[in-house]
Amino acid sequence: MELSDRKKRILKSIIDAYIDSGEPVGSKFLTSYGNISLSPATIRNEMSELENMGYLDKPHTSAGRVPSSSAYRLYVDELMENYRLTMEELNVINELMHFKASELDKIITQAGKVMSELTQCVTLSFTRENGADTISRFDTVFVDETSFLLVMISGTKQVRSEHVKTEYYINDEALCAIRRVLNENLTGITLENVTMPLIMKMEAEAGRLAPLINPIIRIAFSCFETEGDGSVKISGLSNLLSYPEFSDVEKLRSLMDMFDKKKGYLKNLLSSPDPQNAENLGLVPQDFGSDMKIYIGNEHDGTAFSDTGMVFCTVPMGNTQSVIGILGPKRMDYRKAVSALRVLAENMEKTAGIENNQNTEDINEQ
Amino acid sequence: MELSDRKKRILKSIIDAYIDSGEPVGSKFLTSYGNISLSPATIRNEMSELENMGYLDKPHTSAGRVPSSSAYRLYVDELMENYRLTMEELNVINELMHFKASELDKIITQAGKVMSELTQCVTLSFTRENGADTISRFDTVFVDETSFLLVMISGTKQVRSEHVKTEYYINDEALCAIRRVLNENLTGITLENVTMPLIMKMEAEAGRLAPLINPIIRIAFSCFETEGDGSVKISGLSNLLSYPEFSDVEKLRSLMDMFDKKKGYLKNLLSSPDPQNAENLGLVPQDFGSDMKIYIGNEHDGTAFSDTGMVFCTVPMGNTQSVIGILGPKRMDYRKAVSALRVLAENMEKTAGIENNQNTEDINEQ
DNA sequence: TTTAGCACTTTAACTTCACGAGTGCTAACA
DNA sequence: TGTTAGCACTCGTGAAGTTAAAGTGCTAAA
Repeated sequence: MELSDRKKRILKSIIDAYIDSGEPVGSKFLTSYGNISLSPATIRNEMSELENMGYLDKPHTSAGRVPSSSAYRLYVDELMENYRLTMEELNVINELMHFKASELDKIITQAGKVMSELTQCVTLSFTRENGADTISRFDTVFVDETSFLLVMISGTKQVRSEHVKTEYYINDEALCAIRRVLNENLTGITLENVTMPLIMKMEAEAGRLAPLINPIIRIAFSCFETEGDGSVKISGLSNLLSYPEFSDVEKLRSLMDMFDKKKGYLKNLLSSPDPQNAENLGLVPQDFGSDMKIYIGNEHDGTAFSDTGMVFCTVPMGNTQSVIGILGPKRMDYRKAVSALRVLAENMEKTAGIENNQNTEDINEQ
Repeated sequence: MELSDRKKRILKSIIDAYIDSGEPVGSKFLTSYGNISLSPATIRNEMSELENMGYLDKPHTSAGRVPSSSAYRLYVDELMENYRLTMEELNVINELMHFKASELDKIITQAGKVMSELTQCVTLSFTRENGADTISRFDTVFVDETSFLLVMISGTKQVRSEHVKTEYYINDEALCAIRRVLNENLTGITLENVTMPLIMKMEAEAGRLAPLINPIIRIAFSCFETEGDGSVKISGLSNLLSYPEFSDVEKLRSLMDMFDKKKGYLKNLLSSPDPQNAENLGLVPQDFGSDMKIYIGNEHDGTAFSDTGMVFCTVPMGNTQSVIGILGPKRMDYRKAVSALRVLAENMEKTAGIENNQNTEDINEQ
């Protein structure tokens, strides 16, 4: 059965009101809320039908109605209006762009903070690893007699460096030798191709510094490896406490446990386009525009996410991709989250191309 | 008035019991708890006096007694026994030491996780900045035609590097020129001494690449700057939810707000030996052994920490210092926290001296 | 098709009440 | 003089009962 226009309008009003208040919405309240000019009785009839169709739930007989998951899905798909960010809100995002960080990671972290502040939800963010990447060039910088900086440049022009300290006497000549050994043997290959014979060959070539080869190999490949759980950044957790739906400590705990101990899951969720990952966590994925996805928790499974909604999008920046997700109660303000993320993503893509440019601009201004 | 031995024994038993259960302790319960063989009536008399002396509080007439802040202070100072970590617990810490991380930061993060798991509290950790440090040497590594790696070595042999991307054409010669300009003008000085004339001099020397000077200066000095709020790592937040004292969402929120938004305070608290910082946050500092400090919340001020206790210590590692703190309810198990931290600190100091040594050992084993 | 009216349901908030836990005091005891 | 038993008193907790408010569904009228 198709939803009549009027039903849609009523449903939308209910959801809007519920997002505002978090309380079940009654028929009488609706008459004075949206642009609906019908009597409570008529609205009750419509609500009753909407309930039969699975869009509304009743906590109990004499409470108002609460939107079901499918209602939210319909809402984000077609009912939801565009949220116009206020100038103030736009400014907050724009300021972020002037954040003088050359490091991607810092920008993402900061972006997470801004988004959580703006939407009063939790933000999850992380920078996607690009999978198999090989090292295309090694370089070294002398620091002192017992340590040096090992610089690695990957095939995709990622640069990593690591301060290596040793017990051995280091000089320019030694560094040069190490560099040569590394560049001749380790460039363009993955960790799987580092065989014992190769290691022994390198050690032979390294002469006096042979004992350094093994640790260097470990360092080199671990640098480009996934950074483990630590890479999912979370901010604004305390925002959740304002929502009455999280005043139940148990619910909160299951969510926080997820954040604390199971970041791996989150990472999968954020990084994989495979909706199966979402469903395993009790979320129903919903494509939304180009890079935007909305997941809405499934009520009747006991997972941590069953009462939450989540909007996230990927932000391509230079040659890496970041994912930023906004997680809140199921009745979170999807409109605002979507708009904020969209503005953020556009801004970041724009500035990503020119990176340190804002600095050069600064110069011109002076 | 001096505390008699018996009073101390009774007080200790009360605190122990309260740490166990979180419930007010009654006189009758005590007879069967510690090694006290007195009648409830006698204990009541003693308790009554302890209350007059300010060591015990009564939530209301017919509840048991609850230790006051000064009781906790006395407890950690002289009543508390040593907690012997079980073999299992020791193993967890030892395993941590084999964590093959060349980065200090990762070890600290991991240590925080282990500590929070062990004590079922929150751990705060961060690596202390060494204040005013100047750059003693610049180096550069060519990456591609429009970017290079800027390497900075500080007076205290800290190494930082930053990938600088530009719009200008870069080659070895240009890099060499930049390096020279930087080394000749910026080594050994602090940001305050970077004057406009100096900048203009450098720009003149840099010729074609003059526009790069300004951004590079920013990058260079921000690299050694404090890393902002991000540097305080927090783990095990969800542990707090198990304690009934935090089932009140408001208390939780004030704490989490602190973690979320006011990491600066925390950092001050952790990094400064100045007790004033603690008192501003409603904590009463208490020196405890060499590098160990215990702060106990002050009941009657409304700060976030009024219901918490905190044990923390500094761990010197190589040429930096880290601080790890364990924060829990005021009735947290101080014994265990102190022991765990002590073992951790000892282990870390031990391994800090040899840094990458475990790697070299690995080689020898193969 | 819409609306007004009304009976019905259910929860939240408030009272009352009895119970249990723990105290403080007094008097007896060693 | 220090310790203990006994007892009255206090206070919070939980159960049970009651009321008020909010919202629904249904029926009948407009």
